[in-house]
Amino acid sequence: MAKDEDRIEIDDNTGFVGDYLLYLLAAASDAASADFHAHVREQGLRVPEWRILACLSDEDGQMVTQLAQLALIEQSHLTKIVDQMAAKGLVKRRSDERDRRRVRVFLTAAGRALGARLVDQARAHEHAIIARLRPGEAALLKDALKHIHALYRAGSRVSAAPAAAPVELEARPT
Amino acid sequence: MAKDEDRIEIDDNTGFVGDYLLYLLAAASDAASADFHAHVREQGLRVPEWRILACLSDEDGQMVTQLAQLALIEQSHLTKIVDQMAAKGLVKRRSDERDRRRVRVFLTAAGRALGARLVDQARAHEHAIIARLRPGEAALLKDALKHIHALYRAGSRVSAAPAAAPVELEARPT
DNA sequence: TCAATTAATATGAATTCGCATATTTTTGCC
DNA sequence: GGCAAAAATATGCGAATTCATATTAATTGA
Repeated sequence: MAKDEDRIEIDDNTGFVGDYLLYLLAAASDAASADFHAHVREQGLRVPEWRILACLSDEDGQMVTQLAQLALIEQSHLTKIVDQMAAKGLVKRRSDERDRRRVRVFLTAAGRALGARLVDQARAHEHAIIARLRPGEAALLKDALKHIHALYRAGSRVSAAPAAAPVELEARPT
Repeated sequence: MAKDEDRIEIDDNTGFVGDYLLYLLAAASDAASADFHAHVREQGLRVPEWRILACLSDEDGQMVTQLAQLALIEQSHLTKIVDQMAAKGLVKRRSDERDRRRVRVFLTAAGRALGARLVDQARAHEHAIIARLRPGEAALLKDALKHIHALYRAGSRVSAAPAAAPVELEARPT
């Protein structure tokens, strides 16, 4: 039987984090993704690899920097993952003809097949999620998320505290 | 001047990821959080440390497992971060009187002060974000995020593909 | 056209992170 | 009461991730 101090605040609305937008975004993202990410790992892929497959399925032959930004992966990390995926035979590199600094990443046949399969499964999974929401809720949510994403893509600081003056560390001494 | 192949798809609506809920959640979360996370790091804290401070500011003396779940950090990792924060003098451990398996984490005076300051700044930053959204959009968004979070907190699989049959890896060989 | 600057990617070292599991304490059941 | 099972935390280690920087290529402008 649960002791007093065991009871978990089911929805502690009194706190800060429980209504903090950035927390809600991170928490919802984590929670909603957990299932599918587990599925991805069961297929022998890591989450970043799945993201790369998905992004390349949308548009093959992206350059490394592009792909990293789209797949939410830091550039040097992406480079290493592409190494591994190339070793697994899922992608291959080809340097851009016109600008030989650039390296474009292409799906192999196996990568394309695996990507297509996972994208299908992701679609199905998404349907299942949306089915648990209220009618129209998903559309509203997606719109708002796209809006936020668009606002903060490039940069355009929001200034939590003047970016120049990093918020004096010890506020007024008495 | 930009060459043809340079133009970046401003909003590639034709693709899968650009309208995939789990992607939008992760991308919006990343994008919206980038600024404040940078601010946190300028203060000499890592993001998980900030999350811990925020969670403890809401409710001090949480047990490790509780705190890990709330702060979106894996348990063994949280343990290590608490070690470091204790070394920095931001938190201290105290084992629970009634159940000595449990370890409760408390803010020190310094930790409480730093946490309070950052929470204030986070509130200001959140206001700045919300100000850039449409009226009422933030409320709708938060509701939807809380809804999703609530649906997927404990588990309750959504089945993307039969969890038991992990989707045969090489489909029919001709 | 050449040097300086900028852009794109890769590399190496240091750190963070997560899984599996050990350890300690409590609970449930006979 | 005592023993198996469960719960809470910590630990070790390997892999993932990041940061700073090296490398190579293109661009600029004098």
